[in-house]
Amino acid sequence: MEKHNLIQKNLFFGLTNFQWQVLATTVKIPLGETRSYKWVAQQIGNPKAVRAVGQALRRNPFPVIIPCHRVIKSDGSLGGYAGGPSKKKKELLDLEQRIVQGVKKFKIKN
DNA sequence: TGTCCGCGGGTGT
DNA sequence: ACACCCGCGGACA
Repeated sequence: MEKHNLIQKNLFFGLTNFQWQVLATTVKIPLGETRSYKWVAQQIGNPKAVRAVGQALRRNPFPVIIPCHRVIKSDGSLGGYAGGPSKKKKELLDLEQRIVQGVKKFKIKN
């Protein structure tokens, strides 16, 4: 896309409004939890745009910062993962589970 | 399980 | 304007 078009369409970091909505929703998913593509679509008020959500996450320009691996299918299976084989996606989710357990275990009383 | 179809947004032409 | 691609969802067998 041309530079002047980016300016005209108000694209921040070259991302569309829709993509920002998806990323902004995804980044709020708590550590150790998951949500479905459908859930994300509903959050941004576009419940039928589930496939578009997947496309947006696939092109997530901020890996690690935006936890796209926490978004899975509504039937509980993993769905795709752009950061490598979907095995990696599961490993990340397992890791986060253990982190949460660790945080609970060693929580400091205040 | 597997298959099939509808779906909305992004991209290229 | 058009065609095509998708990290999906739901229905049905």
